[in-house]
Amino acid sequence: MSANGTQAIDRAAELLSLVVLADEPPDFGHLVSDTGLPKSTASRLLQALERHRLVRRDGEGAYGAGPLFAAYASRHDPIDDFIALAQPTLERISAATGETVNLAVARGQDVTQVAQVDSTYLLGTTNWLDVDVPAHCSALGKVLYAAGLIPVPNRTLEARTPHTITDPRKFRRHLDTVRAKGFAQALGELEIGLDAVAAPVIGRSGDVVAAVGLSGPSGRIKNKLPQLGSLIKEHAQALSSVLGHQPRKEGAA
Amino acid sequence: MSANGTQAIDRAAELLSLVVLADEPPDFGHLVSDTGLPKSTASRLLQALERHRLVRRDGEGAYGAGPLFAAYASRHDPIDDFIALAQPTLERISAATGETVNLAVARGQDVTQVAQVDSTYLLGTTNWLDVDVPAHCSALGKVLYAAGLIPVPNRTLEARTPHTITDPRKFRRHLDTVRAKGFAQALGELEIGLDAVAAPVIGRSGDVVAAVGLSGPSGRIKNKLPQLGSLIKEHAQALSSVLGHQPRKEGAA
DNA sequence: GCACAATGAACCATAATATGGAATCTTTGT
DNA sequence: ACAAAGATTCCATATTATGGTTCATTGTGC
Repeated sequence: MSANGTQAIDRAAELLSLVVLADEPPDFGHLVSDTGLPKSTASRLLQALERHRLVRRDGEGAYGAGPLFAAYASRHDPIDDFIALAQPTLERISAATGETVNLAVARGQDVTQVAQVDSTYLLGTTNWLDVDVPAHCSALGKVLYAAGLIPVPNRTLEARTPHTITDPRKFRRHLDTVRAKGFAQALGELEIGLDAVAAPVIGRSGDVVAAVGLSGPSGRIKNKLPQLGSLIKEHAQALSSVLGHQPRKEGAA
Repeated sequence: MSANGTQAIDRAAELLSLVVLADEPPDFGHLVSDTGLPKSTASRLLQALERHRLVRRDGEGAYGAGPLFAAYASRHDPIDDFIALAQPTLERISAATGETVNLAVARGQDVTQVAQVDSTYLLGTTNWLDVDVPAHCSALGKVLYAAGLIPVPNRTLEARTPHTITDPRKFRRHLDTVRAKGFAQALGELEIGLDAVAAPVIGRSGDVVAAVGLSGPSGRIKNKLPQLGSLIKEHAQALSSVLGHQPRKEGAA
């Protein structure tokens, strides 16, 4: 039962979501079976959506997102959409941990933090969005290095703390570990007493497009690293699914 | 009067289009006045659209495109959307002239043709999508040079025909003319007997993002250059409007 | 601080729309 | 030539969407 007086719109919107989010363009039969609507009802609703440029139909009858979506996409900076899509994930990580949560992308050879949810603790971290962080000292940076989105330097790296990895060969081996584990950690490497974990976000194409991570004081982070590592990986994978990434199925030929 | 049995969807879709295509995020009052709907009807429809993630509302009550649009945008190559949006314009130019119509963008230092509508004449031109054309000999290339999207060479240019401009300083002055007139022409510069005109397509940001042009044999093109120049400019400006470009208003402060 | 206007959501009697089974049409396969 | 499948159209009617009215909240002017 729909909210009062919007059943037709609810049904049309359900059809529209199926079309827009489909991995393969669905045909009429799939839309009928997926929604359980009678054929005449589905036909009428789809024709209305097509008339309003919300869906389009190709020559073989398969449905896709219509020109209104293309118009939207052509008018907006994709990073804004990505940030908007990622925001619920950042908030879930924050809700689960209470720590500062960040999203970062590679821009040129730098790590740019594009979104943040602040810590719920009084002892948290700064607003990183305005801070120029050396990538080799941060978990987010290590993820983007490991993915090859920024070139790994061959020179001796800056020692921000005694814990910072400065030898480039050691740093490369460290990135191998990041790849193997599926997440990065930075323990007092940027600042004594500040720890972080981060994991890669994978786009529809299968490539890493961003890193999502959390940070806080060592006293809260250090003893929970395996759990926090798993948590950040899971949330990063969930966000990757929202972006359309289909993880390789086990047992595939 | 709507098509049979889709009035509610028609109304909801009208609201949605207004929101998605608005230059500034509209508030509830604007949507009511723009559509003529009673407040209670508009409120119910907008709540349904919000519930289905087609619109979102910011803290101050202004409406914007919802997460479904962001999800779409994050999953699609923007050039595909741009080509889809441009296709009706190319078809209108083709209908008006019968000549081969192309859309081109700058990729690196090259001109890439991304869409074409073939000539309706038997004597037309080739499928340019697969042809690597020297940019200085083509109307499309001159538009992209003039816009600064590809760097203007300082060396002597390749002479493809006796009409090709090869002196770089003369070529730069020629590009000044292109900017002044608002469209480019290439008369037998790529191939004897082959003429073309092209105009810039401007994105929402105000920058040139593409060139749209037409080409054909000199016998059909040469005598109509002023008309074809005006036509291609008008259609390029219409496409720019679809992309959200707002031309500077005359008499503005 | 108060009166009033503006904004936007909720209510509900009822007008009118959206429904969906059946019929029909078109295309494809045998 | 005929059957099957897919999709659209028709139309009696069940049910929904409508919109005038009311209400709650917020903003503004005095």
